[in-house]
Amino acid sequence: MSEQKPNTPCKTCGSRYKSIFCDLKDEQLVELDTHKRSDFYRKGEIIFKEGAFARGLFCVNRGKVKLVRTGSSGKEQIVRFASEGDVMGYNAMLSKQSLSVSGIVLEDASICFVPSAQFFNLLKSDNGFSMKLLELTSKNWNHAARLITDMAQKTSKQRLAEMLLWLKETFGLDNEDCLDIVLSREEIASMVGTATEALIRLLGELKKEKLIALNGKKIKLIDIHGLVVMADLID
Amino acid sequence: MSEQKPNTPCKTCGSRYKSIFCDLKDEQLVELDTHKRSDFYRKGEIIFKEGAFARGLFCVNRGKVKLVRTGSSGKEQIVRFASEGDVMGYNAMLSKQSLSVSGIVLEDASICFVPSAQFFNLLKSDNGFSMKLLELTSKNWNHAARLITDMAQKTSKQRLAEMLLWLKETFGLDNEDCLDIVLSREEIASMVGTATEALIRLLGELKKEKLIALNGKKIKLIDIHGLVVMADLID
DNA sequence: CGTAAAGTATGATATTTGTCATAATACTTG
DNA sequence: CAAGTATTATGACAAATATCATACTTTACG
Repeated sequence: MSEQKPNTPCKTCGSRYKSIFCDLKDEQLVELDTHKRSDFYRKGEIIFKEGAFARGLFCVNRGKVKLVRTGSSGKEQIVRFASEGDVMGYNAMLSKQSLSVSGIVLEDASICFVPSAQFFNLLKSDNGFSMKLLELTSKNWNHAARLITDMAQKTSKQRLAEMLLWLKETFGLDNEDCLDIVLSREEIASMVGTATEALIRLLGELKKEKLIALNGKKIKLIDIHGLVVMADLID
Repeated sequence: MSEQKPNTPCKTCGSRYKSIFCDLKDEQLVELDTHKRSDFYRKGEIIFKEGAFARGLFCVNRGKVKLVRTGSSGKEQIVRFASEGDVMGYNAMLSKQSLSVSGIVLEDASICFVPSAQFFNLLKSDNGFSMKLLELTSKNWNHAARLITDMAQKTSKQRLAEMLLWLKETFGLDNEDCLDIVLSREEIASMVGTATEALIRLLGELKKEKLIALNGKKIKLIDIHGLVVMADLID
């Protein structure tokens, strides 16, 4: 990681209301503050590495992160994203297994780190916090079950349409209807699960079909409903 | 479901030690007993349906169950199995979403049902139980992340080898080294994520390569290490 | 016991997707 | 600014996989 920043108190953190910490009481926040650290990471930096031991919880204060798994052939697979208010690394601690994904910065980020002990203290002392985490982990599973099904059954073009819609849900659109996230073609391919060349062609097809427009790395979603139909999410 | 059976007390249930209920105290078990029901299901019966509201927790006392998701094209995808001691339906309750999978009986089963209220009572009153569930849901995620990666990156043959090894972990081998589970070719295909015809050919290839032997629906694992290499789990 | 139905198997073919080669464009950095 | 590198793009081809047709085998059941 790069430079450590002076800690912003959790209480005044703008991302807190979107996070699993939203319901914590003042004294719990102070307890977090005294043990956490805040770090600044630049694009491309690795926050934590697949296979490593999880020493604590990461929480995104600002910035965007991709969570990737390295396939046996060495190819990376993006399995999730994290942005403001999202936490990372909890699965490893809760399952008592090593980290199953790496966290890599997509947009310069400020990330807080809460040591394992404080995390487990919270879990032990605050039932509401446990329930929030259970809600999070089970939602993760529901989403994963869908992803597994789609990876197994859909064509790469359908998956691309679905991933574009997923990116829209996760990062939203800017004032020009472009996805508010910068990804390389290779990164999009590693979400869709296809070769980069194939992905480029698929983007070209969606463009020809007037579902999207391309301008460098900016992807404009022109016909959302068309994408939904293409992704076979409804018909 | 078919016939309701007289309840077996949780305390004397042989599957309990493998389950998330393993650490419960006697009075907690009695509380479960007074509210649960036990039902007998035959092969092919649907225990609960994807999309439905989850009224409680299912726990496998005896038998084998597949958890399937229906893809948008109507094709079923097996995302998990459940056998003695495994619980089902908790993700829907915890995430407050509808059931994301259906539970369908593979081998005649005796299934206990714990109403939602008692489940949440346990969660609220017993921190150890919450932690056990958190461990379970986060392990589920770790497994799912791997499955997503493999579905996206591996060839169907590699996935088949991997699924055979997964079946071995889940259901074990009988005294002839055959997988102790009966699945149709179509069901195996819906795990691997491939067409049934393709799957049959792949099984033939593995047989020709002396990694497995086939005798009707019985699948004998001859060369486990060969399968591991084939699945690219190690090399 | 025989017939229908379901499941398994195999061949032929079409489609999808990956791989390799190469070009065009964009983005560093001395 | 220019050379070098990374990224994006496109073509040609190979490989993987799906689809369709059909036959064979097992199972269910009247």
